[in-house]
Amino acid sequence: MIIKPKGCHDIYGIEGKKWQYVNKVIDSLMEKYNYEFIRTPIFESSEVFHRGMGNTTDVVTKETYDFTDRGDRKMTLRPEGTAGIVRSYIENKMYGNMPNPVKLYYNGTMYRYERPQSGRDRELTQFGIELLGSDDPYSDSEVISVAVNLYKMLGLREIKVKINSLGDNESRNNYREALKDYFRPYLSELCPDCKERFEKNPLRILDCKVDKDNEILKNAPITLDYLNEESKERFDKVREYLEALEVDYEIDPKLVRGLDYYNHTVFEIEAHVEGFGSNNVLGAGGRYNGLVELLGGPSTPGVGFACGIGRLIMALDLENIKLPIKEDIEVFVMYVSDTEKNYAATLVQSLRMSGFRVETEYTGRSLKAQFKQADRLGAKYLIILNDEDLRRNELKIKNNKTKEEVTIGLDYLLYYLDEVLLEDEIEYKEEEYMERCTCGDECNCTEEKHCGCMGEHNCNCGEHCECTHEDNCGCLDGCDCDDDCCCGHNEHECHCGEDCKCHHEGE
RNA sequence: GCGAAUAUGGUGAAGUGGUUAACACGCCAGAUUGUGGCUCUGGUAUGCGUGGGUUCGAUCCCCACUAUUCGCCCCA
Repeated sequence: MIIKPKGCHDIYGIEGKKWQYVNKVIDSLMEKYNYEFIRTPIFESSEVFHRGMGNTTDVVTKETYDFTDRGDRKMTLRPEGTAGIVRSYIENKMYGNMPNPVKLYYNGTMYRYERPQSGRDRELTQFGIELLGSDDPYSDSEVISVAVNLYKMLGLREIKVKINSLGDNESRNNYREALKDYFRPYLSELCPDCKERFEKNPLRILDCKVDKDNEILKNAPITLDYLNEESKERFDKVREYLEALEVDYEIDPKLVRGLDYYNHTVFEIEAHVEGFGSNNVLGAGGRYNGLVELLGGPSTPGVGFACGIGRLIMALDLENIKLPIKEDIEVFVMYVSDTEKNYAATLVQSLRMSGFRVETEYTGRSLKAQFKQADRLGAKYLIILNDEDLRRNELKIKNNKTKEEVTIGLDYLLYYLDEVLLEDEIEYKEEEYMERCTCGDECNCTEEKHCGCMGEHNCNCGEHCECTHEDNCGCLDGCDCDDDCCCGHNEHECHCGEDCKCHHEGE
C-alpha cells in the first residue's frame, strides 16, 4: 500500500468541514479588515528564505526542503509565509502601485523537515497577514488584535497573548552584547544547546526549556531594560493601543522569537487548554522593519502574524467547540424501480439547479436501503418516485423528521420545498448537532452489549453517543444568544437556544 | 538529529507457541406481499506491518527494518 509522506495528513470528512469553516471565517474577517488575499508559490529560490529568515535559524539550517530543479536552480519549499510575500511585494513594486500600507493575507501550506509530533507536521497550513509600509505602533496593535479576534470569533476562550519588544537595531545589538557579557562567566553551567546558542543566537538562550528554572536565566538582563528612548516610547504606544482595542496581554520579557528578521514588537498567542502538548503556540508574529530592504527592496517597515490552522483546529477540539457545520442534505430523491430512474435524474438536476442540496441513489439499492442511505446522509425531505404517481404528474414527498408524507403536483414541488425548508431551518439547526457524535472523545455509550468497546477509543459505535459538549455555541465571547444576536454581529451562528446576553465589544 | 511506546478485518478491539483468530460496530440481504430507521435471522471482511532468526510448528519469543503516536530540539 502506498502511504502518505511522514508528517502529512489527509484532511477529509468532518475534519475537512472544520477546515472549510475556519477558512470561511478567516475570509470574512479579512474582508472586514480590508486585507487582500495573496497566493505566492509554494517554492521559491532558496535565497528568499536563507536571506530572509536568517542563515543561523534552525528552520533554515536544518528544516527546509531544498532541491535543485532540472535547470540547476536551487529551490526551497516555503517554510513560512512572510519571506515569500515580501519577495512578491518587492518584485511587483507594490510599494508604488498599491495604496499604502499594503495589507495582505495568505492561507496555505508550508513545509518543514522535522520529526512530527502532536501539533507539529512536516506539511503545515498557515494563515497569516502582513501589513507593509507602516511603522505606526497602532499597526502592531491592530495586527495582534486581528489574531485575537479570529480566535474569539471561532469561540476559543483559553488563549493567552504574550508580547515583548526587541527594540530597534541599536537596542537589539546593545542587548545582545549585554546578554553575552552576562552569560560568558556562566557558560559551563548551561546546557549544551545553550552553549551553542551563545555563539549563534544568544537571545534564544532565554527560552531554553532545559535551563528555564536555572537562576542564571532568571536573573538575566531583559530586553526591555536595553530599549533606547525611542523604542521604549514605541512599545508603550503599542500597549496603549492594545488596551484601546481591549486585548488582554501580558509582557513576557523572555519572548524573543526564532526568526532573525524580527525587531520591535514580537508576540505569541498560546492555547491554554488541558490536553495540548508542548506545541501550544497557536500563532505568533512581530515587526520586521529590516526585511524588505534585506531582500532587496526599498526600506519599508512591516508587521505580521501567522497562525497554524492545524493547531487552531486542535484547540477548538480540545475546548469542545461545536462549529456550525452544515452536514445534512435537504432532499433525497429515491425511486421504487428502474423505470422511474430517468425522471429521478431529471428531477435531481433541476432541484440542484434551483439551489437545493440534493442527493439520490447511485448503487441500485432496494427502496429500503435507499431509506437507510437517506438517514445516513441526514436528509430532511425524501422524494419517493413511482410510476403511478408520475403518470398523474404527482410525487410523494415525506418529511423525514415528522414522517408525514404528502402527495403533491410536480409543478408545486419547488414552491413546496421553499416553504417547508424555510420553516424548518431553525428547528433543524438545533437538531443537527445532537445527531452525530464527532467529539473524538471517550465513548460514553452505556450499552456494552451493542458496543464492542472496552474503554477509550474514538467513538465509532454508531449509537447516538451521549457526548457532553452541547454547551459551546461557537460564537463570540460571552454570547449565550440564539441566532438573532441583538448586537448585530453576524459573523457567527449560534445554536444554544438561550436568550441573547452578548457582550460584544463596544455594544 | 536524539529518546520512548505501539503495529490484529472497512472501524473499535480480544486472544493464543499447534486444526476453521473472539466480540461489537459497519456493510448487504431477508422477515416487511413496492416505505426505512426498533427487533430478529442470515450473509460479508484480500486480518495478525515487512524481512530475517529460534522452533517439529510463530500472529504470539528474539533481531532488524518500516510506519504511526508521544516527548526533546526547534517551531505555527
